[in-house]
Amino acid sequence: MCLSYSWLEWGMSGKPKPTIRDVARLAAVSTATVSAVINGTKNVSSKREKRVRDAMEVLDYYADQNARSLRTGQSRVIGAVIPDLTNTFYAEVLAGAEEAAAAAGYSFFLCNSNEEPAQERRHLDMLFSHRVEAVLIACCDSSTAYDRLLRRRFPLVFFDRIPHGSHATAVVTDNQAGGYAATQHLLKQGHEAIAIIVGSLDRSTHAHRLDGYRMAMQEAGLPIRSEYCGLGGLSIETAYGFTVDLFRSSKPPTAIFCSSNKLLLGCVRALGQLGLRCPEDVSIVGYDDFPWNESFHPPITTVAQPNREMGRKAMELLFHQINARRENRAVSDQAVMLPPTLRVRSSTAPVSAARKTISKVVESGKLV
Amino acid sequence: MCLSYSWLEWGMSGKPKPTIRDVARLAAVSTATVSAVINGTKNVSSKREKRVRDAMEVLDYYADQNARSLRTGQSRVIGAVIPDLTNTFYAEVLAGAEEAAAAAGYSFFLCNSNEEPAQERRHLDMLFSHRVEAVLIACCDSSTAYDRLLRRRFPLVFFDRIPHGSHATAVVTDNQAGGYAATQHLLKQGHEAIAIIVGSLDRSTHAHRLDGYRMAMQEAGLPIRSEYCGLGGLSIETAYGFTVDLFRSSKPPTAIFCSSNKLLLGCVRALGQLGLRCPEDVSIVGYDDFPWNESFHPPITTVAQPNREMGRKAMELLFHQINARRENRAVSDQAVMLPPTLRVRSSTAPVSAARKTISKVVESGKLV
DNA sequence: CTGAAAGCGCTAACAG
DNA sequence: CTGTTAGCGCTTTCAG
Repeated sequence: MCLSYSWLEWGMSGKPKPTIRDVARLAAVSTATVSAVINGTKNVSSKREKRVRDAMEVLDYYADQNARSLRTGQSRVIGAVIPDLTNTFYAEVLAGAEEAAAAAGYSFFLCNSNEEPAQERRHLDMLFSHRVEAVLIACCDSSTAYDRLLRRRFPLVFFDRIPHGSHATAVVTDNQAGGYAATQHLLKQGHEAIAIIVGSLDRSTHAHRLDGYRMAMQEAGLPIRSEYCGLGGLSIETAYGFTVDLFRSSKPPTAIFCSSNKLLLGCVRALGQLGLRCPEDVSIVGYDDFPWNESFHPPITTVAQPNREMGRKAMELLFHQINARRENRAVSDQAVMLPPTLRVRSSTAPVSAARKTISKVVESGKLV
Repeated sequence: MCLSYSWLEWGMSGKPKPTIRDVARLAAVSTATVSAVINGTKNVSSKREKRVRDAMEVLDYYADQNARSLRTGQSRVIGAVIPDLTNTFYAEVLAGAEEAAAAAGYSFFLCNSNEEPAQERRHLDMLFSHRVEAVLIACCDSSTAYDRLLRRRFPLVFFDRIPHGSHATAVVTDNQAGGYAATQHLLKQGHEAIAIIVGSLDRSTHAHRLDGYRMAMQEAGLPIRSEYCGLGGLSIETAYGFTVDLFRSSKPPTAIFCSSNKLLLGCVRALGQLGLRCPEDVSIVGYDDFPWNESFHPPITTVAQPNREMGRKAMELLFHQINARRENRAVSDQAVMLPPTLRVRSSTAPVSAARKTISKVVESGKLV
């Protein structure tokens, strides 16, 4: 393979980038012919086509996408707005989407909203300024700010998080089913004192996981104790603090369901420092399956989301919308729900009869 | 805050995007005046300026960056090529870079090369087609393919990985120092049988970490046993396999240095399954500090890289080059080396006298 | 201080 | 089949 990268030489002083006219001149044809060769839009005699291709090769010509975009109104670019790139979940969804987009000749404009609505807004403006053809977004603003979008035809799909009460096109995992499966698994092993650590309920994802937990508990005829619900924080630290409190209370749980990967990290960290053994002292279920979950000791039972699949599916919906718009067709909104998978590992085990009645309390002072 | 997003309505059939002429017409000025207001390039009387701003507001006008880019030759876009987005290390570097770029009004074109040189090449072509002003890259092709770039003036900075034997502008961590610090730390605790799990030596990063290990061992007058060097794989599975083999050999190590986050995951997973305790049976040092390292039990002593800092620094160098090019100045290449930090946690402990001579062997059959 | 007009590189009618 | 030409939306001289 010959890696020339000679276009980089254009950066040198003096040598300007070759344009379609340079190619046309060298090939002794018109610019229209060159364009036709590039885009395959018209029949060109093979002799001239070869001349054109040779000229492009010699000059190392790359069509200017911006000029093309200006002319055609199609940029072949998709904007992505993510609340936190360093959360592996989003990185994986994006990787899946990128793959699908690349296959269709599309590229990604990436924006990190950092969970700040103001930044999200700025980024959306910027994306639009660059005339992206569509937007893929995991929104951080759950208000009704997006309502207007829903009635419009700008190609846009939400993923992971859906703005509150909207019927936009979106692809999410069935978070309620996930929460239900996790809780159900614990119940089947005889656990009754099951705590849940759940992030902010502003996030549709977390709210639904809590719903699933509730549903399973209610079906089992068990009460939902508010002391067992760790609400209102998305950080490792919050989960850590809540877990510590849990085991200093008069009746600690025998199992904990952590509804996101970050929360799991905080919970596990606390368990380690409290000197509690898993699954002997407490069973754990996590959410979002990443490589390290399997490297913990013991490996963590986890509700896995189909991350990359989510990205691919989102792109599919996006292309659907893009095409519809191009043909000026209306396209009905659809919410795709992907099923989560419970991966059972060794962090969950049946409760012993003894533990069931007298759960493990850690004295206030103790922090290994 | 009023979130209107009304530009999305332009997606509707019929209503075209407002252009600078629409604004000019509504404000009853010329397009040149509107442009001057937008860019602040000329003095405009405040009365007319207000008229223009109002018109922009009313029409919800967003300047077309592509048209602007075509005209000015400056796209305000930077291309990023990453070998694996789902590796948190790259995600964090990128997050740092994105932050710096956003502050300067630049956006990111993101590409995942997936460790494939061919894809990398395609992505670079694509980026150029879109007329990015600069490229930030962690290359997957360590051949001399980039040599030509080095003598050119296209703004480009390598990060993390440097192409073999090049003197390009780059920002990396001092991987040799990192490897040295990790090994040194283990030596100080009395370890002598220290194994290293290191990825492919094609990667400058891993090669340098191995160098550091070697240097520390030699300084301590200890032999470098090839059975203790797990070379040639970047995956979790490879590290897992190598670790298992290590403890089935006649003389297992008392400490292991894992030279990347993925390798650590594989190693720790094996340890758990072999039923080995850390740090009693074996001490562990990892590379790349991520939240989960601290959640392991015990928390893992790790060489931390300044990830976000690396991204910021890379952007700084990039802007330096962009400005130089704009002014047609030459700019000398510089390789910035960031210092790593050893974060000591509980996965490393002094070797007991007994273990030092008779290290723990796991029988062939045993896999918990 | 303001506006008319040229043209960035490309595509798509439209004529030959 | 091929070439001429008119813009896409914007910035930027250059005259007023």
